[in-house]
Amino acid sequence: MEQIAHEVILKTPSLFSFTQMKDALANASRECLYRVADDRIYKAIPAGQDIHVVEISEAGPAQLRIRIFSETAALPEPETQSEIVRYVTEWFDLDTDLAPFYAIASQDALLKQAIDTYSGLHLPGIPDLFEALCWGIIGQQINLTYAHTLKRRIVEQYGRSAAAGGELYWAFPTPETIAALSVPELKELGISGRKAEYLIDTARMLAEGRLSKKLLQEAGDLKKAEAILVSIRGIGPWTANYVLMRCLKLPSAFPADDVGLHNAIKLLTGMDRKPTRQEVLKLAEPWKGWESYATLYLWRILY
DNA sequence: TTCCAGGTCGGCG
DNA sequence: CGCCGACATGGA
Repeated sequence: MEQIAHEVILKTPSLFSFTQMKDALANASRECLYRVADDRIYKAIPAGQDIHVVEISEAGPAQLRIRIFSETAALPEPETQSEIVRYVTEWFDLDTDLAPFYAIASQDALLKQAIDTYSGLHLPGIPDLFEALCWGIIGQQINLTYAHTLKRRIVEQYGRSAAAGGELYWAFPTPETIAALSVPELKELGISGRKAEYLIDTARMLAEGRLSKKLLQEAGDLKKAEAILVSIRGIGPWTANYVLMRCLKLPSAFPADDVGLHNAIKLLTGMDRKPTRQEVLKLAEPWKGWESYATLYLWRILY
């Protein structure tokens, strides 16, 4: 990476570990929307009219460095810069103070070990609502490896890319692009017919402005935002809560039906079967207000 | 071969 | 309501 257009330093919160974030991100080795190399993370971020490749690294104590690369050496507009900063802030979850969660988790049999092992891990966000919805829909009922394969095919077929340092970086397709597709076109990638319908319908809702991140933010609370999402065909309670967790950053969002969560509970409790829904809700009672972080740490144990 | 994957829908009792 | 088959594909 030669050409450095601009550099921005962000302050990280007190209980934050760049290494934990990097390791968690690096764990999804089949991920196509960012790349982890050495102690740096690279990603193409849409901002303004363009896709900007950024490099994220640790700048010093409690500091994150963002390097914004440009093919033209021109500095990105201030508005574009702040858009990128906002994106990275959500992606690395820099606005959350984990202290209250750790206070709860240190007293919790299931979480105690995890918060110690992964101390400083924040919830990696998916700032783009369309990407978060699609990733949720794609991941329904198939294994994570295959979900990554399908996402890669969609991204490389219909996404946008930018080159930097001899590498190509991809950003997720726009709702407008997917809204214009037909079901057979998505089926060609290995996506089921029904999921193809869900993806195209969701893309249309976003493209036509019938659904937006703002609409969900202004819903007022978790239950209302969840109700909006669940009313959409293809989005059930799991996907709704997954999206509210990863994109809206609602700490009490809780994908209680998640099979990975169930497997983690089974593993940690030594049960010879997966927990029932009632058992999951019972175990989650002490997590109130921090269910999404509890889920994150339990997932981290598995993956 | 069978079963399970970071589920959801639509039909049926 | 709750239950059940269908959905697409791949890894164990």
